[in-house]
Amino acid sequence: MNPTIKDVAKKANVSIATVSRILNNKPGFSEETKQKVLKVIGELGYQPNAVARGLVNKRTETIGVLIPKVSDMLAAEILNGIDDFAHRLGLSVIVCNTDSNGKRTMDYLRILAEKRIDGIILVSEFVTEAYYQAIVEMKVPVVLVSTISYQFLLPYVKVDDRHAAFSATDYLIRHGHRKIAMVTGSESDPVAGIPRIEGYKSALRLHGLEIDENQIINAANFRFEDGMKAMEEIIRRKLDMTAIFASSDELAAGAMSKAFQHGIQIPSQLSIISYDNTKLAEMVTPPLTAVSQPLYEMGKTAATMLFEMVESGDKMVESRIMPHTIVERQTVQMLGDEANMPK
Amino acid sequence: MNPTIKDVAKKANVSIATVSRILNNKPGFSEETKQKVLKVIGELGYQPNAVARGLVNKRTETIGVLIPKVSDMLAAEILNGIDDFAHRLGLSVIVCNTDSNGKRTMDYLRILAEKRIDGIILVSEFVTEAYYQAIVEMKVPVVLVSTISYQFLLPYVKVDDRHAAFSATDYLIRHGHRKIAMVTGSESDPVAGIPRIEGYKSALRLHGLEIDENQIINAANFRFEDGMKAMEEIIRRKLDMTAIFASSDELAAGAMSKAFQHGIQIPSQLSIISYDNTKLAEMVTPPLTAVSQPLYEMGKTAATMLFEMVESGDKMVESRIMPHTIVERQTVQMLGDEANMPK
DNA sequence: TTGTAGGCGTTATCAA
DNA sequence: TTGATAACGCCTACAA
Repeated sequence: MNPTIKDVAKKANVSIATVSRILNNKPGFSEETKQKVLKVIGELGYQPNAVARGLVNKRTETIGVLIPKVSDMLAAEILNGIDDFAHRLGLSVIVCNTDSNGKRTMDYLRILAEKRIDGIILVSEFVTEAYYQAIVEMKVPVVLVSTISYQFLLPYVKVDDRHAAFSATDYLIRHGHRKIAMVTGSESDPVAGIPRIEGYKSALRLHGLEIDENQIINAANFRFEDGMKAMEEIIRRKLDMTAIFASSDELAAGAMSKAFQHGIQIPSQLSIISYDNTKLAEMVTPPLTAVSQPLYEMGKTAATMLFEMVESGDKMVESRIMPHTIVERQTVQMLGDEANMPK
Repeated sequence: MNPTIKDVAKKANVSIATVSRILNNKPGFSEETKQKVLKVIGELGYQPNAVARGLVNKRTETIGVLIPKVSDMLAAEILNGIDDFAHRLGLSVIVCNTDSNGKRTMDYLRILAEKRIDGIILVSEFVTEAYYQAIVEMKVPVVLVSTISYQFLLPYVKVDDRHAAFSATDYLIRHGHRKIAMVTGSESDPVAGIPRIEGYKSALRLHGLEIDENQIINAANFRFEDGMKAMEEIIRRKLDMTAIFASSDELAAGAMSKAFQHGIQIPSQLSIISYDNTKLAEMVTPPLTAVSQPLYEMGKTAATMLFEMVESGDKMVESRIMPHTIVERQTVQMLGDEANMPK
């Protein structure tokens, strides 16, 4: 089979202990033997067995990432950041698609536990009591990305949804809009739903604008299709807003698509600003003005935080609120300065 | 620390061998002791250590996936399929972003080798001599997805690019188009470049249409930006085609975006058909008619093939040519039946 | 049906 | 600077 440390020891006429020392650069060998051993290693094509190593070290240099639907652009971008930096830090990542039912999530958690991974990253995932227990029992550090747990104190990295939604709405107002609708993904979602709605409302309030609950369209979810339906709903309700704040790029894209079908011009007849700023935002026509989450950076940050935690033996680490920005493209039109410009 | 098999053996008053048998359902224990042991396992919250298990079994129930840029919708969808089915088959997947330089790829290969993974899936990746050697040395099965190696005999799963491109072009012709341009990602790419161009040409040829090399626009790559540039080039060359076959959804989307800027109506002034049929194809306005690759299925198939190979000890397995289809949406217009309809 | 013991490939402790 | 040797947690003959 594969050559083992024993094989190289024998061929190099040294003990396995010596080979191990050289491999791990622990003190206790001469330059001479080092060269000799290295040579043999090359000849044999020896590769250390990380499994055996993991058994004794109780570290696998591997982390698990639980992520809903890898093929979402949002998730994909975050995963990208995680993967890049995890590997850079010497950690491999096992990804687990938690789409659909939470039953699968518990399975994943069990498997990851058995595989003795060193840590876990949870992306856009609500932390249930059961998950939390499972994680506590495996005694490994966790970090949350693009989500947060109010029930359990777990470090997270995300943007301030409330603030970001505020910024988006505020941006619209500063561009002269007074009648602004919002289309939200599930409105009861405690992390991506409620806070964004609140942000939207408080911007309205701050500028002395009236809040009309009728102008908040609750799409069931954050997908393209939901955005299309939301726009239909808007048309059916005969809402006479001049701008929309959509809670995700896909939602916005869906709304735009439907608007196009109905001959509604964007942005001349209707402005729209979205949330996330995935690649989709640039690829849609006209390209979307959007509140940007630094997705890749968030992944990177999470990987780095987790790394620190495993290195230090699970010491707690600060959560990070990533800065959001507005990237201006072409879906928001400045409204002529009629009577009431922003104060 | 974590309870081991020894702990449960002691507490259940049996030997570790018995516990092991029960755990692995190997013959040699009574129902009675089984219940007893299971009970103890529950009480202790015992979880088998897959690392130790992997050491003796020489199987880690883990595979590696080398994939360029997870955040591509194409790659993401394939990964999605792989991950879902790998887990379903009891395999965890370690993903490795091979974006950028091939140097990293060799590193990944080394790490995967050390981790003693059971198999490898290579997505959209050219197999170099060095990769091949590395893989051969680790003595694990491989399967290629969305790529193929002419140099080495490796099982793959992909669509027939030549045929798919033929179908796309043929579709355009059957819709009355005579002057058809093609925008290709790197034209020299032996798998996604050349064959698609050939398919395009042979459709033209079959229908007795003239091939004008000037009508083949070589975008540097397959991205949105490349599509935009390609469209600029088309406009600059004053090409008077009525339809475009774009070698990827992003390319098509980029072209559409640029066309929009120039006031070119799609499909009334210009038809366009794309390749891939990722989610992007539906989200663009108007939604793209596209040649569809069954991305998720391809991932699923690859995972299944690899599983068979690791189960059977690396026996060779047949490659799969997945069926492509054309999904009709709204970017191709039927040209009025002037003089020359398709024969 | 059950238990004992050797081995999987490393790391680490203790002598030498 | 080196080398035995005992873990690490599990599986699997072989015995009982």
